[in-house]
Amino acid sequence: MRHLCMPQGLAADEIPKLEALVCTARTVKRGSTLYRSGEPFSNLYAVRTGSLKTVLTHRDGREQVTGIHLAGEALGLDGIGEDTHTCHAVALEDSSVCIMPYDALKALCRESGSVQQRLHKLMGEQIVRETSHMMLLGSLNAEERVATFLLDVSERHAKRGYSPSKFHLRMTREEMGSYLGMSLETVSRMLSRFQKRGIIEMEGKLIRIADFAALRSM
Amino acid sequence: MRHLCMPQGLAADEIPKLEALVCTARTVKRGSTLYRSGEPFSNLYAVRTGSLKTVLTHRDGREQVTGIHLAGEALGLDGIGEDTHTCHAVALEDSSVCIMPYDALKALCRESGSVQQRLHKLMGEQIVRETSHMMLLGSLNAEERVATFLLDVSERHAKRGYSPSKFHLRMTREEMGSYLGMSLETVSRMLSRFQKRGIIEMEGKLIRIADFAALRSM
DNA sequence: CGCCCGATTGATAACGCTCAAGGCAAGTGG
DNA sequence: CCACTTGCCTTGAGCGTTATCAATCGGGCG
Repeated sequence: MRHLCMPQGLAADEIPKLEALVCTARTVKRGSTLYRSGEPFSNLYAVRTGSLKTVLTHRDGREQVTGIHLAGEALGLDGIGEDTHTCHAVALEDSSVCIMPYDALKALCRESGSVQQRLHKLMGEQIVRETSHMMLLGSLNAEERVATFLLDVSERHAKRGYSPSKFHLRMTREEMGSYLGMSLETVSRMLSRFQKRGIIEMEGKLIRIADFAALRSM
Repeated sequence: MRHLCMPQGLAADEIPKLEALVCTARTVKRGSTLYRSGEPFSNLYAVRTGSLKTVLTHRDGREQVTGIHLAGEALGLDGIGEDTHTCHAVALEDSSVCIMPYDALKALCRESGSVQQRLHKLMGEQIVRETSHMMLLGSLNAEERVATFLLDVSERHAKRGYSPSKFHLRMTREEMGSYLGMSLETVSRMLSRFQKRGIIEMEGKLIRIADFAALRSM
């Protein structure tokens, strides 16, 4: 369990308490939903293996991918605000998640300052991630968005001990486009452009970053 | 103090504890900053009077307004994730805020479940607000963005007991544009268009919404 | 084998940005 | 008190980035 998001920064004697809490797990098949918008909120999740997207649906039916959640990352925080999930969580590949009942977690927070600290940190990090994504959507052009996205995914892979330079994008171009606020065609064009310039190598969804500096300088 | 964001949902006997905590206040003059990106995080704030914006600065200098905070709303949650503020908070008009030391608030959370609940709710609401703003930035066109923004401000005014149909936008067109991911000229054009259609009346920053249904149907 | 989904690439068009000019209101200094 | 400056807003013209539409291709799966 030490590879997961929750225990970081906890004292050794608190980890067992947390383990007792998160003992349950669940698998989510590619394309199926972990939870839906409107469902009552009762659990937080930690992605154990695989990856999921969160999707917000506008009343007219338009959909926007609001988050990508890789192994080791948290999921479900969207439900805390209104006791109801406000978006769907859909698996990008066959995945498994740890279930953390929110009420139990809250109770544990009152016993343990470091659990409390950890939960606050998770929420705070989500807030920061989202504001920087707002900056991406509001201020960057298509090329900069795709470059930023590749670097972001790379960094998150590295944090979990995987190669930062070679990884599988589990989503479609359309999902990437939705997340980045652009059409799937523009995503494809930007990736092709990067490949033509020798910045990345690409084979379908498999990406190898050849020139980090070039991506960073955009 | 009952008009503020923090006490909502607390038991009567807990409000005094909270009051002891948030006794200090601070004024922020129009254009001056309450906190800056990079500063160590130690306080949350509740806007008492006036309004502030939060601004994220890209390394190349580009700025994006990531939030507008009206009277009664919370401020400063961006610092929780990394113990450091990640954006600037700047007053849109002469304003005053309550200061809530975060460490003391954390301690109070461990004593009182309802204070804990309240703090979680504030963070959760911020997360939900931000995802729906991501949807706005990623999927709506200029007209829809401005319409959505007007309705949002209207609703937040209403929640505090002010008129939902007539209010002062304290920010410049440029700040609105930055928040909505568009140029100040486009903001101006959209407002003019709404006025021409009789949907709003406008006199500089003073807005009167004449036709809510028209705004909502965009 | 054929079908369908996803990706790529091109052509065209539109939405919104940039640049520019002008106006209005408030503040400043002579 | 008036000329001048300054900041903000509005409006127009032209252009560029990116969306849309369309055709083609390849791979996976029934």
